[in-house]
Amino acid sequence: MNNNENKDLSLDDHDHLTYDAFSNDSETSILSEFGWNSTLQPEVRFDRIGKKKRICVAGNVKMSTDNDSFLSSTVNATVSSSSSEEKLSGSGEKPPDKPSVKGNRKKGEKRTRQPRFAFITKSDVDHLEDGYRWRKYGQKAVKHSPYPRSYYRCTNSKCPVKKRVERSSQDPTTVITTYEGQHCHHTVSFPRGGFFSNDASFGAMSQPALYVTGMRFSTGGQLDDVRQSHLLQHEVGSTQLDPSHQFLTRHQGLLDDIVPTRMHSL
DNA sequence: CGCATTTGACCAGCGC
DNA sequence: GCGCTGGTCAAATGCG
Repeated sequence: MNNNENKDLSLDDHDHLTYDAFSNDSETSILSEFGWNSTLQPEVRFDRIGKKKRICVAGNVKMSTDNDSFLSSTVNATVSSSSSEEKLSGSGEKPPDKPSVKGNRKKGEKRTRQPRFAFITKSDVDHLEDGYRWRKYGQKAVKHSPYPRSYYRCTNSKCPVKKRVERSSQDPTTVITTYEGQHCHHTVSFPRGGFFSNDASFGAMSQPALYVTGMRFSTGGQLDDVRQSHLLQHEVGSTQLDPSHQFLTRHQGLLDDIVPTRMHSL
């Protein structure tokens, strides 16, 4: 870890978080702020790590490189208080009694956000294999970006997890994957046959890959596609976090290329 | 045939 | 209230 000078953590209010720089010294307090158990030992294996980047994350995610020209993207992470669990858990399959309102959301009911975290990945491949099966359910053009944003849902009908995949408009080689929610199932399946338990099979995998606490990232054997992976996660107003989040914070020292500098409330 | 993807339409939230 | 944008639905289509 090479960036220890700024490591204060403060919660402005329930929904806003501000801190400077991950560090080994501060990780415990950060974790405890979010209710994480810092004694966990998540599995992690990294084959290669790319060059240094500076990444900023906040209630909205903002990311950039050292020269601040690499990437500047925002991910909406507003937190509200109504029942997204209901909505999400029921949306994997078509609900039997379809209401008139789309999205299985009652009228007047606010849209809510599950815990979200964003992975910033240098890759030619949009949809990296992460060990789960995903079904694409939408694609939208993104304002100020020539690249569309794709929406995926976990194919497990009971699993509420969704993810968005988009490319940075400023650096087309950069893929921003935003996960929302937590998988409710332990077994990880691969597309089109076969599955493995997410803690037993890593050693047997032959393809170069990134492993992040049960999530496997590969691009069909092309390690170069993923070697410059930059991970950052943010969480606002919740203690329910994906294990990857724990990884990110706990193993900052392993990720010498990741230099998150500041988390802002916006 | 079953499942995944594409894509236009619809809806909610937000800013003005 | 209106328009814009993000997010989702669902029918059509494609593919193995």
